Amino acid sequence: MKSLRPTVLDVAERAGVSVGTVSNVLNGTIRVSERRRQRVLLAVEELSYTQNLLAQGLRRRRAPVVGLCVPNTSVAYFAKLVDAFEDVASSRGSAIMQMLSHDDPETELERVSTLLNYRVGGIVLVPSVRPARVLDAIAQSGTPLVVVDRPVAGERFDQVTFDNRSAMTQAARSLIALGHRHLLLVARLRGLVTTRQRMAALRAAARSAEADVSVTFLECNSYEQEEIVRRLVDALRGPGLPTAVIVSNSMFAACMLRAFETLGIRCPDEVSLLAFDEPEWAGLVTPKLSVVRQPTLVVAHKAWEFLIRRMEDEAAPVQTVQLQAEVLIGASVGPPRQGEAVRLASGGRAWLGEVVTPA
Amino acid sequence: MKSLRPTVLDVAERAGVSVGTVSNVLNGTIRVSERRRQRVLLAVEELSYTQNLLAQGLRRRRAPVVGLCVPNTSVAYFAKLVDAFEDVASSRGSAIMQMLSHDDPETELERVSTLLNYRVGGIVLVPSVRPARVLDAIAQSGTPLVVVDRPVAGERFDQVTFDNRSAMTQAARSLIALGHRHLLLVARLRGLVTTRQRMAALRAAARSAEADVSVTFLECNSYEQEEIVRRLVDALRGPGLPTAVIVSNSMFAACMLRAFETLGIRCPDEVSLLAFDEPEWAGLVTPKLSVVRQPTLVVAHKAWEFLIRRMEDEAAPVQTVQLQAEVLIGASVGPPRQGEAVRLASGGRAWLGEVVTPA
DNA sequence: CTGAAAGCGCTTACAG
DNA sequence: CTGAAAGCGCTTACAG
Repeated sequence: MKSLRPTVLDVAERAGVSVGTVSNVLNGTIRVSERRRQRVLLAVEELSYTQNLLAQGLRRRRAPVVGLCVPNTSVAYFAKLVDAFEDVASSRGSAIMQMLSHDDPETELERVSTLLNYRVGGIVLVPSVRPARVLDAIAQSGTPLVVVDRPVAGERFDQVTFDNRSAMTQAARSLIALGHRHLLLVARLRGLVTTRQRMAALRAAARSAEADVSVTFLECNSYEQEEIVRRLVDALRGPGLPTAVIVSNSMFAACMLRAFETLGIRCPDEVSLLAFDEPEWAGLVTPKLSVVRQPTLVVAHKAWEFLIRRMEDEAAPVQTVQLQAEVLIGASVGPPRQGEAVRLASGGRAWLGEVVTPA
Repeated sequence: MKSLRPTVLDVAERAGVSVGTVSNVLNGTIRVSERRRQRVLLAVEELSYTQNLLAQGLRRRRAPVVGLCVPNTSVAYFAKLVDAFEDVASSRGSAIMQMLSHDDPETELERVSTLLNYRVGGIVLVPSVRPARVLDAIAQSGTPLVVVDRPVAGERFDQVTFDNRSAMTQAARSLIALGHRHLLLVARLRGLVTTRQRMAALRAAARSAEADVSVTFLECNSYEQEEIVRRLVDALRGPGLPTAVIVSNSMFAACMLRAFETLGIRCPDEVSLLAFDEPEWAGLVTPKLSVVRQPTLVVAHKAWEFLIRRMEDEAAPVQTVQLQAEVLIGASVGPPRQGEAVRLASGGRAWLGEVVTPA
């Protein structure tokens, strides 16, 4: 029950070798004669010695930990990502230090700085809206970084992202093909790269459609469910009800369903719903939610692979990959009611509206 | 852009003081004259110096990090717990290192050992089924520990738990009062303390009921949704369909709904459903899920409070608190169909059955 | 109040 | 292949 833990010195003494030899055996840095090797291993066993990772990290100038910083874990997609990453990292013997940025650049900078002060060996980051400073800080520290999900400009970092354009194009075409002419996109932040990409793809799809298609955008920057529902209800109350709504994450999907309920809007009879992000409850609600499924596990593995490569070789060429997401149309998407669609579509040619609820 | 970070030495030199003084200013250990203090602060600013937490931790023999180990984050409750804890910890300037045990004692021991090797300042643990070894390891290391959610025997550790008995008693009484006479409890592990507590309370409620009430227990040790659904379907197919089902977490709740759907069982007309744990989709499904809500935020704060206290004073008296959960009966619970209930209840006096699906 | 010095537990050139 | 020694960047008694 003695609480002073054994050190390399104790092991060395017991094994009758030098501390350097102990270290070499433990880390496999240099070949050690089998005889001594066994003696060291035995001593380690007998003393139940474990390395002090703090000391090791200090000496090596890099801790065997990887830092992970995501906006939050209330959104299903990020939660899954964190889980997947935790798994791959710890199966590789690496600890992970997790931070949440809450999508606030200040908080993000602060959290990542902590990571940096721990001299983590690498960082996986889902950047916030304005990641310039945090990216600079990481770059300056020379810490390997993999940017995930939200691409950042330039060729400075390894990135694993999704092909949001292609996913949105596919989704929009499906909706338009079904007869939808009034599409609404709801996202938390218009400034986000992913939002922009999706918006652009949606507009393009609308423009290239045979018929006139209107696209409206609604920004709703909140994490508070009740507030989101309230704002969605307000937005749906106005004139020009969309025939189909696309939301950017699982939380909005949940809130949108509640907004429908509040207003007595039937889905998909009156309005269709499709969500980027696949919540676990997608198959439980009636109608089943249509989703854009992102391959979380692949992301985690790719990010890990990139990070390892980068840690091995700082100068390796920049690695990027853009993964394909899968559009799964479920019961929450159906053809629009004929009368409704016609009435609203009579407005003329493609209208690219933009509605922003007051902050 | 120089990547060699400044050290206390650089700061000391620039400020024209000793490194000890720099340290004292930064940590507020000892009073430093205002003049020198300002000079140090200025130098820190100019060099944009940040402490190396690895070195600090090594020297202090304790890193300013707290370790967190939970079974997983697929269960809504644990996910919320992790989130809440991340928030309180980082708002207090402490980093958190997160590990998942997957409820496997081996994995748990391994993950916690890593935490210990980092010399974390404290650990918050939701223990696995057989936590004896991991608890010993933590105790021996002298690391402050707070046990959360699942109580462990003895008075060795600080604990923040729920009053599972009282919650279950309340839930069972509600169901029985509605006329339910055949109750099924589904949990992942029968060996878990929380499962035992709930089971005991359920049995007690059944025994003390006016009428004959049967209680059946189903263990389903899996994390794989499809597999869970399959086994629930099998269990529901047999004779003696329960009139009400209580499940132990959100994943089971989701799977149970799918099992109902598969079998064409209407809820709550044919079978009522109530879940310990409150998934975010509880209000989205039809019928709305009845839940036992656990005060996650309070847990996180209590755990933090206990941990801080323990870190300050190892010898402080053991702190424990048992929080009350809230039973929220929603539309998924209703009176049983009269005929059915009578038919099944005719079997005689209280039957405390136990069904275990094969692993 | 301040500085010089020891030491936290490891790894890694450097000789041999 | 092996050992003795320096040093990673801090904090903390210890003198003054």
